[in-house]
Amino acid sequence: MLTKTNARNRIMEAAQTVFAERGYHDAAMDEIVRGADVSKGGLYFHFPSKEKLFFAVMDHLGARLVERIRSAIAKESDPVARLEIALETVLTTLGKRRRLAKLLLVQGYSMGNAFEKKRVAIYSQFASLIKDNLDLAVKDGAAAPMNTEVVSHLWVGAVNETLIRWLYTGAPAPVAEALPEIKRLLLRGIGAEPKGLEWRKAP
Amino acid sequence: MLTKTNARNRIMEAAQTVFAERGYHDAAMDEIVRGADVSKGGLYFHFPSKEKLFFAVMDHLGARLVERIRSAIAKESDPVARLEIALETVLTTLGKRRRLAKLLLVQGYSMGNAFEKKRVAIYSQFASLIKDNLDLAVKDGAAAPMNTEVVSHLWVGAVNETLIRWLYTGAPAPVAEALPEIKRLLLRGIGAEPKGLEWRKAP
DNA sequence: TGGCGCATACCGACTGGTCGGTCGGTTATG
DNA sequence: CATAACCGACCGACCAGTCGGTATGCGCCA
Repeated sequence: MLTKTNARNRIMEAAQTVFAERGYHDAAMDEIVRGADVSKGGLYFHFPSKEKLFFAVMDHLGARLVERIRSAIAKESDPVARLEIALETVLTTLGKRRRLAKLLLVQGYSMGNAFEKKRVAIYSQFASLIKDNLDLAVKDGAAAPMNTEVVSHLWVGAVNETLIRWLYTGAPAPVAEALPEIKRLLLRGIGAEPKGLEWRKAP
Repeated sequence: MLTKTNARNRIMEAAQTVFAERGYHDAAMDEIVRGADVSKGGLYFHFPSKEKLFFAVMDHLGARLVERIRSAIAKESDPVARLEIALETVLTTLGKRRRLAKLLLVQGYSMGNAFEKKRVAIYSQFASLIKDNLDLAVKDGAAAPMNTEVVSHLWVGAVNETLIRWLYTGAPAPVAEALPEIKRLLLRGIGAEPKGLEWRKAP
């Protein structure tokens, strides 16, 4: 069972690269075949269709990122601190890996309407991770009461847009440079005043 | 010059529909041809390529939405009020037109990497509209000092994600239901305390 | 031990269908 | 009668997926 594993992995890796560079539609199976050093038949032995292969790659990478976040926030118990760490982890991790970021955030759309479900599934993972900690923060009285369902998606959207802007324009470089501002907006937004922000002019 | 205009418009309209439903890639020129009741040659007389046609549609719709926002906020002079109105306008306008929303927010990506520039161009318009008013709010002392460049994109991202979630899952229904929460997060986030939010537990 | 059967893993030429774009021609208009 | 506007059959490139094959290894029985 060594050969099998090797070929599968080679395929996944090559697929990752090609999908990230070209996007789902413009990625040709033949190119993945070349990159993985397998035959067309070999590839189709392991994955029944282009779509399934793409989903396998997305699931794999999505799960890895979620796992990374989970283990990063596990060190903290304060929900607000956890939220900060989650933001940091996403920004720095994806900020270091353009290819991965592009694949995860953008390239799937070119699949067409079949992508909807997968997109929802992946983004929900991140949103609910945020939501859980927002709920805790609210319960603790560390954050204002709010609709955490909606707010968690606002957080995800804010980070998402920051990363996409960076992917497309290169600014801010590095992306993580935007972190303080992101934290400020989002934390203050939920009523969890970050320290050292007494700015309002005296009357 | 009446026929020309008519055909052009029919093409643009049909293209809008087809692109919105199928996405850039899965939209077939022949289908647009059918929908516009022109011939293939007629279409290519007015638009030199699929890409150009798509961009024309995007530009048209993007400009219309921007215009709508501009005229909506023109009635107000207070920058914070303007920001609120901008949020409202986008949410309610796109919330009423799934098709338009899908086209503007999602369907372009299937074009592949050529879409990057257009996406940047369109989103920048919205971001800079926000940015201008954030700058004013800061100058007025109505908002905390901040990197308005970054923050404006966070705003855009938050709204964007809310709309995409709605497009893909149907929640919240209607989208505009999320407005109060969005305003609360974003306004409080920039230090422009909305009224009636004294929530923090007394010590 | 060696030969047989069978499954897993892999190969790559080929096919079937799609679709953007073209081009030689026709009609309307001023 | 010149030019703009329009027609639609056709072309060629592309590509996911197929299919008839080969190679390898493993269990099993004589």
